[in-house]
Amino acid sequence: MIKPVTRIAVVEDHSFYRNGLCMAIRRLKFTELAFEAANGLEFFEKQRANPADIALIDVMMPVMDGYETVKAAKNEFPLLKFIILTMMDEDETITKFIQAGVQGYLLKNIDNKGLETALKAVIHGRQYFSDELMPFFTRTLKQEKERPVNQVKLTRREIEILQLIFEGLSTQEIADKLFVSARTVSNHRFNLNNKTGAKNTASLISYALKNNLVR
Amino acid sequence: MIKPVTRIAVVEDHSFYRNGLCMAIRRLKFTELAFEAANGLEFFEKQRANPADIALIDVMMPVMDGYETVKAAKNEFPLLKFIILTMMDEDETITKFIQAGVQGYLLKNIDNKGLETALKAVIHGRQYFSDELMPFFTRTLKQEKERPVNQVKLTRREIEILQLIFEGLSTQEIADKLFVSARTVSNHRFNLNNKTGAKNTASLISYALKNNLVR
DNA sequence: ACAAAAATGAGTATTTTTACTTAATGCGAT
DNA sequence: ATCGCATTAAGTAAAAATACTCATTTTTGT
Repeated sequence: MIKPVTRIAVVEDHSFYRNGLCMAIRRLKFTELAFEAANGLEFFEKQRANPADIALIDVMMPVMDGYETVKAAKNEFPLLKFIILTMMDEDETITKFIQAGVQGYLLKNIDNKGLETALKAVIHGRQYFSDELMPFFTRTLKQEKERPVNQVKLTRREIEILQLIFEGLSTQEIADKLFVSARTVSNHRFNLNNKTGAKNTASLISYALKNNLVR
Repeated sequence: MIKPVTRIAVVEDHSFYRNGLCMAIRRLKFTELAFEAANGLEFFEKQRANPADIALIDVMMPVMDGYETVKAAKNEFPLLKFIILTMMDEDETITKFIQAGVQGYLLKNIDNKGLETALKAVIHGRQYFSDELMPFFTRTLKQEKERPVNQVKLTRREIEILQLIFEGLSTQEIADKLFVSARTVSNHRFNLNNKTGAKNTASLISYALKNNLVR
């Protein structure tokens, strides 16, 4: 009986890290190294010539970064599976990659054992995510839930005033700028706080930022 | 005549990167690998037992990071030379390391050739810095001059309070949360506005966002 | 251990924001 | 033409923020 061997591609720009990773893959019994690439473009060339089953891909790379690579590769190689390597710095990118349908997300400080576990999981059709990433998941999911609760509609004038508040103008300064009385602006502010549930300038601005009402 | 061989220590927490780096050093004719360590503490143990001539040290490590390690090691091993490995993210840290008297500063994306050049330079008593770091040097030096004007440094407590302001808490609420008097918080706020040039909560928050002090 | 920086807190005064209610005017849609 | 919403505006008050100065205690960095 022939033992099935999974072909792995390593896409990583740091040559020493890439070498170490390749070495580890060569040592594993159930995998073989399909090829290595220093960026997304190189990956595409080599994947066309000599396809891998799983691609280990670094997030940050020059020329063509991890996300671009995954998105493009998903089209051209629908059966290819992806394991992302990250430095943990990047925060909301996790969501992007998950939405892009990657099978794994690893921190770059994993060792041989961790890599083996992750590869086995993905080979068996499961997903694998580093434990350290859990806080990020829960944080992101919490934010998702909180959003649809409020979602009020602000008028054009209110948004205009909101923008000026964000820019640091006081009620009086806004009034002068818009040629209306300070009382008017004051009322708009009251209504803004009312609608958004904010109870002071800071929370109003936080709301505005979360909902992309100002920039 | 005996050929002199320089003993290199590799201090790096990412095991794959560490392995790749060690492999490269083993391959060089004029060096040998003294030992490898995953963090500063491990480095000290092994350096005492089996001293190296040059230490390749990662900036970001758990337990004891690059800077702490270099500072402590300078005392205990005055003849030891240091080459720092960085991801380029960290900006003003460069200054710290240079002031600490390191002999080299490399980007982690260097290859075998670059490593060889750097090691040879340091072995011959010179310093070596990746070309890509030049913009950082010039920028940093420029900022040194500009800093006293604006560009202020906020204390930990100030940033903590800034974060809570951003989250919409009032002075009193912050005081309650931090178990200090409202007067204290009020003073921190005054100092925050003072340092940042903000004249109200809104402009303070704008400043904080522009400078990534809150999220 | 020592100096420097940070954190804490009070005094005092002024300005701004927040929290409502009421209401006139204008403008667009049915 | 009129209903509804947006915009404008004023009244009244309380709460909070801002603008300093000065002093004491802790925490640091070396």
